[in-house]
Amino acid sequence: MEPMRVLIVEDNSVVADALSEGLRDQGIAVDVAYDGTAGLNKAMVNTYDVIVLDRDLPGLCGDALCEQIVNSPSTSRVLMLTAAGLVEERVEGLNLGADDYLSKPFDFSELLARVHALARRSPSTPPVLTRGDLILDRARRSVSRANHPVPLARKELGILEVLMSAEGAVVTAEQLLERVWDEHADPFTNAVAVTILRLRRKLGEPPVIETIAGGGYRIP
Amino acid sequence: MEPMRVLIVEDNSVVADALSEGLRDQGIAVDVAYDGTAGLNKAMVNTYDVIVLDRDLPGLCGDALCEQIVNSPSTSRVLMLTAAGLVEERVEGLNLGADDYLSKPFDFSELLARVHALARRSPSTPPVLTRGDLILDRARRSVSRANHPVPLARKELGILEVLMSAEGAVVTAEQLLERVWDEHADPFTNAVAVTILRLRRKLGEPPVIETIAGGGYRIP
DNA sequence: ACGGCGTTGTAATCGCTATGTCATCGCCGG
DNA sequence: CCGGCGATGACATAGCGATTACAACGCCGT
Repeated sequence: MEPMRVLIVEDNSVVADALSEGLRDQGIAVDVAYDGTAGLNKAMVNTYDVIVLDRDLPGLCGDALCEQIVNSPSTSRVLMLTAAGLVEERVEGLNLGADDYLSKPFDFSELLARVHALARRSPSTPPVLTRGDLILDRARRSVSRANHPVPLARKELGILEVLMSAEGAVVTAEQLLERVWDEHADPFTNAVAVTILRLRRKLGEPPVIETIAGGGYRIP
Repeated sequence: MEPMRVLIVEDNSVVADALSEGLRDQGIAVDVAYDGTAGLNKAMVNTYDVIVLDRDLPGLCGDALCEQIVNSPSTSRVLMLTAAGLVEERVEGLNLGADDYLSKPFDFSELLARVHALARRSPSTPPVLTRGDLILDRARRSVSRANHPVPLARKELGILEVLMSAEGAVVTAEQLLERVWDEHADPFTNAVAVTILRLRRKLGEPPVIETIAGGGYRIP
């Protein structure tokens, strides 16, 4: 499955790293920003399903950042982390346009549940993709071809999902790397090529994924 | 496909060369300027998708250069490299009109991700070019003539793309060399002529590309 | 804790073709 | 008839994508 993409904006690097590790364990692609400015940039430049935002930030404060994100064309959901358990703090956060809040200290499992809930609300993508005799069901993480189920590994599913939602457009290997892996992926890896190979094997004949010489793949 | 074009302005030649090599490996056409004045010149004379700009430059300083670029009719995006990790430095850079920043030291993979992200935001060239019975679909990297698909190699597609977007104007061989290859291309090569030849073959009859005696090609 | 299985990434190799070089050809103008 | 420019054909090769083999890792059941 194309992984969920989450941005964490948190100045406390211990917390930030713990969160990102925890989310990555769930198969989520995580980017981290250690201050508000960096967070704003990443939020503008990339596309995330959910942005986890510490309200108490140095430099650009969390509130201002939240407003900027909400007022941008971005479709990301915002989960705000508030320090105290004060009701008023929470209310303020929501008034700024956050979609949910969580007050510290919190259970990681609760954060995870909320992230998932928000991602589900993400206006993004149709739940089932179809292309030729291929069917990909996002919710069930399952793929079938000509009514035969095809078991796929996670990265394989991710690549297939990106290609299918591209609707025939060419997707470069770099784009696949960015969307299925995360920003720290080694740009010189051939992991994409290998995964495409395995995917093709599992999908069988006739070939579904076409190679466009000069850098790209597509499903016609 | 006409490759992405990037200009690196960086006085430290070790850094500059490492970056340019890395980006070239990704199929990007890279020009390099080792000081601000040279950078400004290239930025004015050529067209780049992204300009990677070291803030700390001898001669013309990075800030001034950034302003000049932003205030010029150029549509390039600017990615500024800042030395320290100071938040204020970053903010200043963005205030000057840079589109993104990155503080040293940085991961090459992160630089690459940001360059791609910025290029994506580059003002949208029309997705489909048409000229007579020729159709070039940028997203699909495909060309068809009279509804028959014509498979093209990378340079061939690049040349065709430049010629078609010229809308009937004459394009010299040198211009093609600059835009489809990069500045390190041997100026005495006849690669352009050869590629035009092969392109003409694949496109078939009647001829599409016209030769203007005295140095140029066009699609009427 | 241990061992097996499935997944993923790395690195080396293979085969092909897109691309550049060079030599030659043909046309046009002086 | 010759000089120059662009077109063309033949050839060599660099580079890219496909493929293989292997190593590392994580997950699960015992």
